[in-house]
Amino acid sequence: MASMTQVPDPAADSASCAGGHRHHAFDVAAGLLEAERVCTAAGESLTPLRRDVMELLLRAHGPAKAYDLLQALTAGAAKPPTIYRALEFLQRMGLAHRIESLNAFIACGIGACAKNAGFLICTACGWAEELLADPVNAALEGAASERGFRIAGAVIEARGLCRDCAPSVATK
Amino acid sequence: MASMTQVPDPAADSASCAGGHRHHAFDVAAGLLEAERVCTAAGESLTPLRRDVMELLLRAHGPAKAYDLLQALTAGAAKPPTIYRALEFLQRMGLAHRIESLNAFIACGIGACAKNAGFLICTACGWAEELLADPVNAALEGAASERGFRIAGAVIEARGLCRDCAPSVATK
DNA sequence: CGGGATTTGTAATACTATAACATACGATAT
DNA sequence: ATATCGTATGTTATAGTATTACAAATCCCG
Repeated sequence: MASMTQVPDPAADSASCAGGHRHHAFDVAAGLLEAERVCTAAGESLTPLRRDVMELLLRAHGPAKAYDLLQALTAGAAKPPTIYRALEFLQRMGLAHRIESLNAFIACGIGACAKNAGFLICTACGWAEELLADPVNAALEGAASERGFRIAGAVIEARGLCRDCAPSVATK
Repeated sequence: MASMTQVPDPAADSASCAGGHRHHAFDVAAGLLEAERVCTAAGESLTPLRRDVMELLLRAHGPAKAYDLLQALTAGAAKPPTIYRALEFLQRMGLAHRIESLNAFIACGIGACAKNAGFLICTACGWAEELLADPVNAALEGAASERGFRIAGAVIEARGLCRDCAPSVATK
């Protein structure tokens, strides 16, 4: 059986959807333009491979697993390092994030945020909404500084039910 | 070569340490007593196997990897499900936590906290200090409720330098 | 064109985790 | 005591995630 994550087949566009996830989506065209812009500004190049991976992330209806992305690239001919290298590059550019608690990756929903994002991960529909987690980071900084700890980065991932899914799951 | 995580050999006590981590440690005896108490209160039993795993976590000088714990149990004769089951039990009891960004496990430093903890993970010494992350959770709740999201649980993990390590790493 | 840096391809392997089923153990009811 | 049931542990196999190491191709610049 196929994996749970929704990596689109190459022909699909963002309006249609094979799974039950009609709600959330990225703007693929805008995301790719932004990606080009960010890479150019950083003096790096968005190669065809990297662009393809970025596009898969943008078309995905939620966090995507590395091996699913790999499978979607040229019908699975690519090897693991291919996808991990592309993902690492996109993360370095702030164009994608890794979600630790899912072992999955998602396009940046904010527009190449270089800094600590947070995610609200819906356990019903699988979508992960990105937060520019400034208040959360501030609280974390406060707790850290009390202990003399200097934060370099943080993982902030909440799981629960999104606005659309809460009604259908909690019947009461 | 051996793994990076510090799982003690059975003879070591909490005062001695093979690695460079002299600073942080759990109180092993107190932790085991607390574990007994919590399990009894929950109507569950801290079997010898679970107790051994708890003890390994308490003796570890930082987050421990599942396969290292496995190796440390009866000199490596145990199979993976053994350790994952024990860890799952300990997590269910609030006696241990999983650190997602490290794929590692650590004894609860607060005393069987059932709820969302946060961690400050030092990238120099490997220690992970546990926070009862109430202000952080409050900030997260605030951001979530703005979006109609109901949080069931959260992963909060900061990495950086602890008080003891910051001076030795940042020379400037 | 030469040469160095970057990117991609490929093979092999390491690391992390779970499924599925078998066996053993412990409490309780008869 | 023993039948039985639930819980815990043992065991085999496999699934899923990620990295190392090296080779080949490509690109840019002089």
